[in-house]
Amino acid sequence: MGETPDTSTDAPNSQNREIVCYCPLGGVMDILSRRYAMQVICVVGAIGPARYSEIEDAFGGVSSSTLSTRLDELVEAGYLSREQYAEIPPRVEYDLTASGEQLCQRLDPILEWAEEQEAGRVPGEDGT
Amino acid sequence: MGETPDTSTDAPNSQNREIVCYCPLGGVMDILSRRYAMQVICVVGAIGPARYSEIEDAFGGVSSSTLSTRLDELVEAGYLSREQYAEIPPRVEYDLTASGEQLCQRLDPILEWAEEQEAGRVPGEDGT
DNA sequence: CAGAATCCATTCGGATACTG
DNA sequence: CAGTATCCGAATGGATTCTG
Repeated sequence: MGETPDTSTDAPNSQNREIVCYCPLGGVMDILSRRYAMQVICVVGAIGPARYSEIEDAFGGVSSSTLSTRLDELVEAGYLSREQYAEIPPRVEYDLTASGEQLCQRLDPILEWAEEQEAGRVPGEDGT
Repeated sequence: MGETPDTSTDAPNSQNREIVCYCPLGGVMDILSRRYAMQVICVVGAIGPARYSEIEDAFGGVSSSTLSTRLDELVEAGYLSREQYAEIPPRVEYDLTASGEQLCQRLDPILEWAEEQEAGRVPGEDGT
């Protein structure tokens, strides 16, 4: 996305420190940086094949449009699969793809850690 | 942020599946979901105490305002420390706090994985 | 049930210019 | 060098309404 090509970014004073290039991390991180994206992955990873309403319930009060958008994005990105059953009432099940599972494995530690942080936090401590 | 308090979110039909509550994941995940946030953590984790310009260089073309905001947020959230030296020219060094280091450890696998994904991706493949 | 569509307030992030 | 200040377009996410 509009990144300047790093053809001249080789700093002459590059120490032999293992400096990795974080520039091209567009795609994946972009998707993960959307609201609830990481949580959705982990929720689906946690409750197996998950129906829309199950995922919805896992969050407090996400609007259906937001959740729907997120799910679409994750499906299109190849991290979630969407199985639709032609039943009455309709049923749709989301699940992790192979890619999504790899992602989930790496995401889970963060989510768990995040929960710990939230748990041990005194409410009304930050100035804002 | 505006989440409905989950004082009554205990679904009565809770199967004995290990269902974790992902509702209160506000704070931490919120911060991480901002642009470059995760990358910044990992960049600082990678290049040790990092100066502003070093961090800036690690990305393609972030605007200083955006990066500055991100750094502030991460400092205030307690994941980065900011050491300012009263020199001419001024020098500021960011580093991971203990908390930030824990986060970085969990973030790194994702970033690395993300890079792999980007690497093995054929450009111009997705419909969009 | 599982969304799609629409509308809208808010926020975000980039560009630019300026400062200690 | 390391930002801050300001402005503004774009994108995001929520509420609401409607549908197969």
